[in-house]
Amino acid sequence: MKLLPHEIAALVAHAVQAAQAAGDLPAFELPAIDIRPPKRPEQGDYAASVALALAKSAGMAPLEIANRIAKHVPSADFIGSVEIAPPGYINFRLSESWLKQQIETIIAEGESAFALDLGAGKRAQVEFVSANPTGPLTVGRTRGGVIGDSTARVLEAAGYEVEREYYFNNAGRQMRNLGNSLRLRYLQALGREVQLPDDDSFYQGKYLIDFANELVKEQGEALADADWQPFKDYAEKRMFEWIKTSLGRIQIRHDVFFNENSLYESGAIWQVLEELEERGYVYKAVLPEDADAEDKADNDGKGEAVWFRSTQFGDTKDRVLVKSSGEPTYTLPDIAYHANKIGRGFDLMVNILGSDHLVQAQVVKYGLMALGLDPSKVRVIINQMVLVMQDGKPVRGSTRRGIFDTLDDLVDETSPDAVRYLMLARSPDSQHTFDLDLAVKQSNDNPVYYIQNAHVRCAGIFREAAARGVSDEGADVGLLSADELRFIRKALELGEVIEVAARNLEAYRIAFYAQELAQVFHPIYDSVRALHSDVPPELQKARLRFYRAAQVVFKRVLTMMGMTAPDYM
RNA sequence: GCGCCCAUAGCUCAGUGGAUAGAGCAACGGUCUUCGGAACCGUCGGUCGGGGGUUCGAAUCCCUCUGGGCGCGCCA
Repeated sequence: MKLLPHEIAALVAHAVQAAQAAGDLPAFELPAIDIRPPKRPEQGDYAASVALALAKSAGMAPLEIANRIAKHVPSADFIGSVEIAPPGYINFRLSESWLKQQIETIIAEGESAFALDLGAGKRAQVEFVSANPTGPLTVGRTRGGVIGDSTARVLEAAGYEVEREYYFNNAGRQMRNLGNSLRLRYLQALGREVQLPDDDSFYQGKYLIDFANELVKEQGEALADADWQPFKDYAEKRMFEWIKTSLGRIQIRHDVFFNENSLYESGAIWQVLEELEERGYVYKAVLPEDADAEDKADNDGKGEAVWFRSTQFGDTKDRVLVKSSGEPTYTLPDIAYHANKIGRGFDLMVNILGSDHLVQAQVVKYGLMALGLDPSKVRVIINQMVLVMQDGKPVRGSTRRGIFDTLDDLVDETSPDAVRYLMLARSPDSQHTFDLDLAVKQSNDNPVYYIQNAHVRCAGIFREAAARGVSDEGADVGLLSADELRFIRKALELGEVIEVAARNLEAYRIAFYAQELAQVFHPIYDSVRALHSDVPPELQKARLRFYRAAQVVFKRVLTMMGMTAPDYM
């Protein structure tokens, strides 16, 4: 399918050159030509402001430049008219017959309508969620999950072959604490007297009590004398099942689960360390090289650690790769992990991270540079925190309490589609205040239903049409009027929206577009009746054809957001 | 103190240097209802946080101030 702004930009570029060749315009270098829909419909369907930008280099009034360019615009089947408007715009109107024909194009392309070749032949990987299996997914993680999966869907629409990956760590202190917490709950379930620690080392979540009861049922007292290990294994297994089920409820599924531990087992982290050392970016010391007097005073008697000289790449300070205990920090495997990803040959790698991981992402980038790898294919989307409000007060996103702050709670109280939409429909850069009371109370006024209702209405028409034995076959779309064309114009913007969303990794644009599209649709549905007895049979067919195309577009858009396209509501 | 992000209608938020800054919700008033009650139409609502600057043109780019968020571990 054509991307109209590109097509029109090509026409304008051609026109500028033709005008120069004809002596209507002086010689100058062709600037970037930006084509976009104007704000007001009376200004046409697409506008070029290039004449304004050229005023200086051409030494003429913008309106005159626009006039001379417009004169040379070649004809094209999709262009209806070209007009100029003060102070120097060139406005394009699409051909009505061409627009009507797009109805057939959309129907013919069906589920792949508006597919782009931006990423054709390219492989992309999106890594998201990546929560360690210590507890149920929180609302905060849900935002990253929705952004990640939606980004993956947008990239697929743009033509990429996309892999979804989940990076996790099932070793370390937190997992040991989890195992130990389950062990204590298990002993409790056996009726033993146990002391529960009240510090952060103990996971208080109710889910561990459930796991403990399951374990008693399965194993009886067999584990009564076991250490934390088998409990950690069991908790991890059940936690992952839970996480996958939760994600599945909102249509999220990962292709690859990558265990951080495999980087230890394969020796990859030590290879990375060696490589960094050979390249001179590593040193052993008690304190970083640039430590000031205060740091030195702070030194609390630790031994020598292995440092990464990240300051050479602009970091504010050097980072520890291996603690004085000999144990690597999180940074080293993280660098190794990204080196691994790059080694897998993706053309594009996207990381979805919370804002608290920003610095870590930068350090990883420096690490890749130090390894001589190109970090430009790794792109990071930082999403700001979700502040959960309940009863007008913030709810702490703590895994330990588990009161109405998990993905499951959110889905239970609203719906999978509402969660997908609400989490997507804002820029990742904006802090998201998620008012749970409002989300529950206002679920009926939610834009998600407004958008889905457009699809439902189309489906309803075809149910009724089938009941009456009316079909849209052999329709003459030429009979359609300005109302329907308004929708087709908006529908054709989808390609442009996907392009921008894919290029800039801004999946949320689909959500806003969907709302706009529904807003154009509903008034038309209100006035353009297909099956009313006043409507002549030929017009009836044409209108049915229109609604069929509308249904295709809404289904496409909803699917791209991981939402359902219901036939009933 | 330093780094990154944010500040636009009463609320939640869009806005890729271009024409008169938009939408939803809320509020108020209407219309529909033979495929529609999660619908449609209208009204109200703005010093784009403040101040400088760049530009033919700034909500958008730069500087600065104010106010919020997140980070600034030999945690992950």
